[in-house]
Amino acid sequence: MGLIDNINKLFDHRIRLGIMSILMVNDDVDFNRLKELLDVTDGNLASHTKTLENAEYIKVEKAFIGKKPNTKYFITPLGKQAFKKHIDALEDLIRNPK
Amino acid sequence: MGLIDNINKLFDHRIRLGIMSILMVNDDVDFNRLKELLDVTDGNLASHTKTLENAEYIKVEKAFIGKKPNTKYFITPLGKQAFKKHIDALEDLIRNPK
DNA sequence: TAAAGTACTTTGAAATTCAAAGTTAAAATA
DNA sequence: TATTTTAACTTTGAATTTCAAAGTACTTTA
Repeated sequence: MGLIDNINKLFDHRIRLGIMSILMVNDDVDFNRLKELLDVTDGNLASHTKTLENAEYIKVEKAFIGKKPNTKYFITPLGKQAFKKHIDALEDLIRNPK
Repeated sequence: MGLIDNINKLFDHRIRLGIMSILMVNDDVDFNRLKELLDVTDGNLASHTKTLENAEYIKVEKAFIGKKPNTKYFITPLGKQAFKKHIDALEDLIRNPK
């Protein structure tokens, strides 16, 4: 087993890592806030959230706020667990790579 | 400026992150040791080390140990600096993503 | 002499990433 | 009422990246 086996390939990308980091500390974050925080295009953000949704690491909830459509993202328990494991693997790798 | 702008794309891959982590704490590491630690194929390792070499984040030194050819990799000052910056950006992102 | 080790390079296919343009539907504005 | 804007995508296609497998060249060991 290699040193990097516990590093999650899905989190091996800065945009998805950013999404997860944000959702770890915020109960919910909407599409436009994510877009603004990460400074990405609509399509790019949508495709990365889709990837995380497919893995069931995040969940989406659509609603109207007043009369405006609003899409909120949440982290799932599975996502939280996977992310923690990834961070542990990162720390381990960086701290003790031998 | 987005939250992830200081994350280095070159380190956004587990194998290159692994190589850098290893070279941060070891003065030099040879090809086969890297291969073993990371559990990757020859070609794959060679191409990732080449990517890091092209960025001048690592240096290579070829020699013979006894009669066997041996290739050692070192991290450069530039690589050390870039890696530290990346780790700081990672920590920042994970710790305070808002 | 044959097999194995070292450190690649090359090749090509598959997967991934990205921006740009298109879409849908509702809301605000003129 | 017609047009524009906003929100949140989906689609498309090109570019880039990744990876394994095969090939290379030279050396050493059995």
